[in-house]
Amino acid sequence: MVSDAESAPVSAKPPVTLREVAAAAGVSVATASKALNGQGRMTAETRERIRETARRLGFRPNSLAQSLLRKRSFTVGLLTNDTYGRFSLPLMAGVSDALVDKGVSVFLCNVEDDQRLGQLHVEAMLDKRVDGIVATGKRIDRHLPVDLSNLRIPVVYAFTQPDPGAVGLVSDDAGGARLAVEQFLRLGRRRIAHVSGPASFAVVHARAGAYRDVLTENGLPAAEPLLGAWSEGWGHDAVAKLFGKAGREGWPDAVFCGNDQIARGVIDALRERGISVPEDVGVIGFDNWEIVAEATRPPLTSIDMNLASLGREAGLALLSLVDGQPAAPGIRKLPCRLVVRQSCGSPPQ
Amino acid sequence: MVSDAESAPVSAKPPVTLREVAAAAGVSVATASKALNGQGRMTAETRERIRETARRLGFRPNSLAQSLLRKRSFTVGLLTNDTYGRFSLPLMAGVSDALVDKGVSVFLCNVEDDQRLGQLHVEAMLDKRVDGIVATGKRIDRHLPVDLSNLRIPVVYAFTQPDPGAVGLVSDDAGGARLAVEQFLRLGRRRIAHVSGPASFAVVHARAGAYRDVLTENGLPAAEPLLGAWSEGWGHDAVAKLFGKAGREGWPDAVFCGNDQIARGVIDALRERGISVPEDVGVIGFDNWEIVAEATRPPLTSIDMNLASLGREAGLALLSLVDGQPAAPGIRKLPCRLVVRQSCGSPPQ
DNA sequence: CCGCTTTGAGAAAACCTTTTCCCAAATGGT
DNA sequence: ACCATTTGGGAAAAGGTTTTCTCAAAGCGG
Repeated sequence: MVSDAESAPVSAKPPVTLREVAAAAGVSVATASKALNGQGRMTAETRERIRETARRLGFRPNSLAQSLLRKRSFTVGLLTNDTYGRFSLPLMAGVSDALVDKGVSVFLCNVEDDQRLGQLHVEAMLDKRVDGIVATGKRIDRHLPVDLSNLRIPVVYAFTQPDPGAVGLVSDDAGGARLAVEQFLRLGRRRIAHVSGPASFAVVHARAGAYRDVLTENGLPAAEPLLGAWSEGWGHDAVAKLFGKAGREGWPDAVFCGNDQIARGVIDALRERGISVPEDVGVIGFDNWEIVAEATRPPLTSIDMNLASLGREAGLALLSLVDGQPAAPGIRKLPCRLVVRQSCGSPPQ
Repeated sequence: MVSDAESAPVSAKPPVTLREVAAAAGVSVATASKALNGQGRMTAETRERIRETARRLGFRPNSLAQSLLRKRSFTVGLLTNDTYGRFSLPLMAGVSDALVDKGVSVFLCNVEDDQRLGQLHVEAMLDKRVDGIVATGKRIDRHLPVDLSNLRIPVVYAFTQPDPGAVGLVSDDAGGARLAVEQFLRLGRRRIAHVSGPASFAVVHARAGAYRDVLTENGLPAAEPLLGAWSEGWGHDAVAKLFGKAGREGWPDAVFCGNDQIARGVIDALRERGISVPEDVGVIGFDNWEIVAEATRPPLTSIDMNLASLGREAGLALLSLVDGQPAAPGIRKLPCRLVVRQSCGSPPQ
């Protein structure tokens, strides 16, 4: 049987305060504070004695008291509406990583697509005196269900539609698409098709536009992009459209897909038709969703949006805003990265 | 050109304080505080006047000052080492959802598998005086790279290995496996195979154990589970082992898979062999990872671990611990749920 | 030995809210 | 009219830290 003392509420003795350190070192709290912060003037010996005492007692300053005084809480809010998505998690981790080293902690605020929840979270943030807010979403071209426009604290938008005049960071989708198409060209592919998601997504147009641009810049014909859903199923169907017509010579020798799921569907459908990847047809996806990209056969070459970096940049941008550094408003696009696996073939020797 | 005044640091006027409300209403701060909190005694008219003033001025109490006084910060820390995983996100959202309604905010702490990062985050939490910590992971049978055992604040473990004597919440893997196998039995399947992940995972044994139990309870032979990787590739290979031998009558008529990726591999491999799902063979997965389960053909019946609920329960458990309610230490298992799609067939009429 | 500057350290205000205690006025009972 | 109680509201301390101001002692030039 465990004694009462042991099973009692976890709360042991309260944390040691600066006052106690000061008393133990035989100085005033003012002196103790200055000693620990490297401020004020005192003998090196006094300073060291206080520091040693603090160390011995395990003193850690109460962040709440500090925040109250400094008007700086060293916390920021992270708003997201992407609960299950694979986009927000790396992004969130990036923000958190960039900030933890600076002593800044991140409040996680999942607002779904619920106005009420958004309001609730934003008010909680403001009450807790966050120094700033990072707003992220699952779509670059949609707003979160909250109004952050008159907030008195800085806001940075990452991977979501920013308010006018605000700072926004997004991936450079057009640049990413260029990487893919240019890779195909470098590999000697010439009849490059594009299969993407619904026309209602801005990224679909950004990527399709770049696809067209690269091809025309190189004097090649750009087929009309095939738009559908973000699903494997649509990848299958698109293959039927592209490779259905008789006459092998009309077939594409490369397919640039709007995301990895479509690419997966395309590759599976091609295999079912006996068309081999990458020998007959090269395939490149988008998102570099590793768990999908690595499970396709062959493993999928894809465009990575560098979401963790995007998150880090967003965190740092917010921090400099908090520090009062003016930042140019507008949308900043961060480059994507080509991750080569085996679905697009090797360069001609 | 935007004027300097407009592009100046976002920080407008500071938030309105209780003192200002009191002054505007012509009372003392003490009275104002009591009016807003429903404490103390005063005329209904005074109370209402103060409330109205506060409303008009947009007063919101400074949470930092409240926390300092009440010794309760209304924040908790959420530790995770699952940055890219699909497990932690629903779990985290569940924790956050359960707590936001109670005015409690959640610090997101991504510790990867890095001791230093863990230490850093835990110290930041303690400095910020979190009321408690929820520790989550990507594996039920592994510890986070941090020591939370002597922390002076309550800790709840969710989907990760708890410290001895602590409160832990995990999914009931054995129960989930029972659901799957019993569903097969209900559908008239009798030769049920089990393909799962690496033997180094505790859940593999929990699920395999339940698989065996259900079959022997029903007087049926339990084949030795096939253990491999958590991948589609292993699903493929397992089908080769199960259906490679000649003699159709030795083949299973159902495969219970340790996760959805294996199940996906199994289904694809069966289709390639011309074995139809669910007519010839039923398949059930585990995790109910919707994006995979819905993309398989046919869509995959799977076991859902109810991670959002698990997160909610963890949040509430932590809260009651924070409130001083003693909780029975030990591991509590929360039930799984069978999500029926089309890969396991319909019940015999 | 005297006035001036430097040095070392403490007192107190400030941050914002809550809560306890206190006091004056009003009310009620006789 | 007097005492006891209730009512309405304020003063002040508390919570933990930082920072400004103050002040005594010591050092120093003449």
